[in-house]
Amino acid sequence: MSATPAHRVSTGERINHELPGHLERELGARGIRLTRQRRVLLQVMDTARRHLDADEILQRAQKLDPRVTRVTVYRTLDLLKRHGLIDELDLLHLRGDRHFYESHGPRDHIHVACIRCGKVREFESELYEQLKSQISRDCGIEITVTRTEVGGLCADCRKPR
Amino acid sequence: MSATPAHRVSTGERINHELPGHLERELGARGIRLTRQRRVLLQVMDTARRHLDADEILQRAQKLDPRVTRVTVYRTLDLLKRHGLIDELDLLHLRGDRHFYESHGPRDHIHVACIRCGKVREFESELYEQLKSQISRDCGIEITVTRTEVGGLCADCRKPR
DNA sequence: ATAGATGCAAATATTTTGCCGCCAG
DNA sequence: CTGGCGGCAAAATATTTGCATCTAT
Repeated sequence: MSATPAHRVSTGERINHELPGHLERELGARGIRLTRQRRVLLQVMDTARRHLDADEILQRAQKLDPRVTRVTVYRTLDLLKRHGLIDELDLLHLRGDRHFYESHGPRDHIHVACIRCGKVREFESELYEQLKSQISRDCGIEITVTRTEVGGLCADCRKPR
Repeated sequence: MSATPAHRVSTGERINHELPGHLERELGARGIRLTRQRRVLLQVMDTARRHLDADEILQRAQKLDPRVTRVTVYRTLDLLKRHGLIDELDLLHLRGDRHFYESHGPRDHIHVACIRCGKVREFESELYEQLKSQISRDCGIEITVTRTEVGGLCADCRKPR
């Protein structure tokens, strides 16, 4: 609920490869009603440079337009999930049961988190793409969503103080 | 299933590679007090052939000894997590916010879940090991825990009925 | 006009905590 | 003996739902 400063440190700063308004266009193209609240939330998700939890999403949305409630945040996140437009993470439960959300980029990335300082870094790899192909082939599954989270001690936290 | 020796596909019924009593010995070796309740819970986790949620663990424990409460389940799971002896999953939130737990085997495996029928199978791959090495090297992180979950439509669910 | 979205409050679901008596070592 | 452990109940956290009202199309 309250923000935890120790975990604000995400160096993620992922570049948003999409043009602005990507999510709004996606939903529009699917004939989904675009309400005032939804536009605000889509904008928040579209411009976020890192994963956010429901509370952070609510706060950012209310800064743009106070007429957005928590319930609508959850309902809209659910809508986006059902359409495969956002990913849901929990970062190895490092910070309790909170879930995080981020707009689904063109390529999957792995979340690499330090279990001590909480810094989260995103990592892309061709090897990951190969692994997914192998899984798809060997398990006979048509993959729609993947999530990889790695925890450990980062270089800084291993350094003797 | 596949004859390729580089990886192995298993169904949900993972074989427990450890000798019975593995967890109990691990904790004992670390000088941790072994109470009646803990012994029961360790046995449940040791003999489970698939990931269980907190409620399933409680039920199995109470079948062995009714004097185990839900609170103790959570506290013991937390203990095992802190000692890195079990893994915690949420299987892509396919089944709500429930968490699942399984005793940590000698080698990581990926959970591959069908988003329609909910079947979960485990998958090991040399490629996965390589990927982890790459992450460790490139991110400068000393990996202690990893989790990969893949969702999609399994072969059966893709078949026209 | 109307199907579908929102807000409010209450309900759920799951996990955690305070406190005290009890037991493993 | 004694410090950690377990049980109970209550709290905390996170998310979902019923229902009346509003709004995008």
